[in-house]
Amino acid sequence: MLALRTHIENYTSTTLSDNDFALVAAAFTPKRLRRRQYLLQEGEVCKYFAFVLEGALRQYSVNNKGVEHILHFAVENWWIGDRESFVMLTPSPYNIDALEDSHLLLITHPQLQELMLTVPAMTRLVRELDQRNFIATQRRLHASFGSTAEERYAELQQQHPDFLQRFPQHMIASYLGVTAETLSRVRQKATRQ
Amino acid sequence: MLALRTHIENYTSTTLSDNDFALVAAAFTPKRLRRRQYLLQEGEVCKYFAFVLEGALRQYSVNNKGVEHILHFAVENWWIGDRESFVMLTPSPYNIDALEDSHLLLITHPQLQELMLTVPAMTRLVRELDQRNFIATQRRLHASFGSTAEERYAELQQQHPDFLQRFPQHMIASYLGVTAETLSRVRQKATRQ
DNA sequence: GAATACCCTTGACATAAGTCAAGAGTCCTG
DNA sequence: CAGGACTCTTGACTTATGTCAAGGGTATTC
Repeated sequence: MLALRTHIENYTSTTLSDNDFALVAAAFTPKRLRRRQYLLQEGEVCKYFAFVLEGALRQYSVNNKGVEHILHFAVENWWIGDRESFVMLTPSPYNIDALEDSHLLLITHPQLQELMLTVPAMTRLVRELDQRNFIATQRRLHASFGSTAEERYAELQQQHPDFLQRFPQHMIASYLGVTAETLSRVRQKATRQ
Repeated sequence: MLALRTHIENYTSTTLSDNDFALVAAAFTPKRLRRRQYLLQEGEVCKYFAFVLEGALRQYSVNNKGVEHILHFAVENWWIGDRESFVMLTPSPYNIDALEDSHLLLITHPQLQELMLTVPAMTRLVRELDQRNFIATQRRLHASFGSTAEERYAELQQQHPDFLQRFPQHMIASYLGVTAETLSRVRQKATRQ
């Protein structure tokens, strides 16, 4: 729980009063997920947004040929959930599941709304996160244009070397938008040189 | 100018007081751009965010082979600017230029900050836009995964049929992340059927 | 209204990446 | 500890898309 407090303080450059933090703490519900357990399944409305205290999750979709595409990974001290479904209450096209046994803090949309009214730092946090998410997603979109599998892999090595250690290669491949075979060949070529 | 008022009211479900709107109006500077004129050039900091009253613009980058990739189009009643550069004051990797003679309303970052303090609806507007942008960008990222040029073209026909009328095909191709030749063949195949 | 730039199409060929299939190593789990 | 499920690699082949080049049409501009 302390991790959440630190996270909010860092991302909003605020020091939370104990009272404010008590309100925050009361709004979240702890939840444990075993490896492979779902937080959200395709077709459901995303009822909870989750702050990851421990573990790792992925957000992915399955196309009409049964191929999985991973859109996001989330690890300690980051958030996961389908923003669109969470806000609009529409069925989500995504699945979210745990890649490792994980420890989360959940919050519902009404609870978050309420909390944003009572704790101004939460409003700033949400705006800050939206902004960062937008920027990060735009960068990835930009990168997906005309860059080869090789370039995207090199980029990921720079940005998230930890992912390469932590997740199996076929998931990294899926995150980069290539097949496991292609990634395997890219890596072989990269290390040979 | 009225278009901006309507835009804010629609996107925040608010009715602006005349006084609030006077504050908004005072913060923006009108600007006309001729076709092909730049609003932002690669390497500059994005000093202004722009609301488009009339005309059309594009945001694009040029890769190391001199190939242009269009990230966004903006037309009447929408916004354009490089959010990351605008907020972080970092040099932008993007160009923004006018595809038609255009009429804009410009605002600087300090002016926007100020306005968000004095007119609460503006805060809500910015959050709403960030959220929509994030959702839209995430959708495009999702779509860019493993879908063919054909599928992406069909998707665009659904979402923005107006773009197809308004912009030359080689720009549509660039927006979809394919070459003009490929788009030409996709279209030929689509109409033959 | 001639000259020029821009735009779209089409063909021939090259190439990055996908698909299918097989095999070997490693980690779970009963 | 044996069997099965993952995981990664490698090879042969296919396919979508890019590249290069040429030609014709249509706007723009002087």
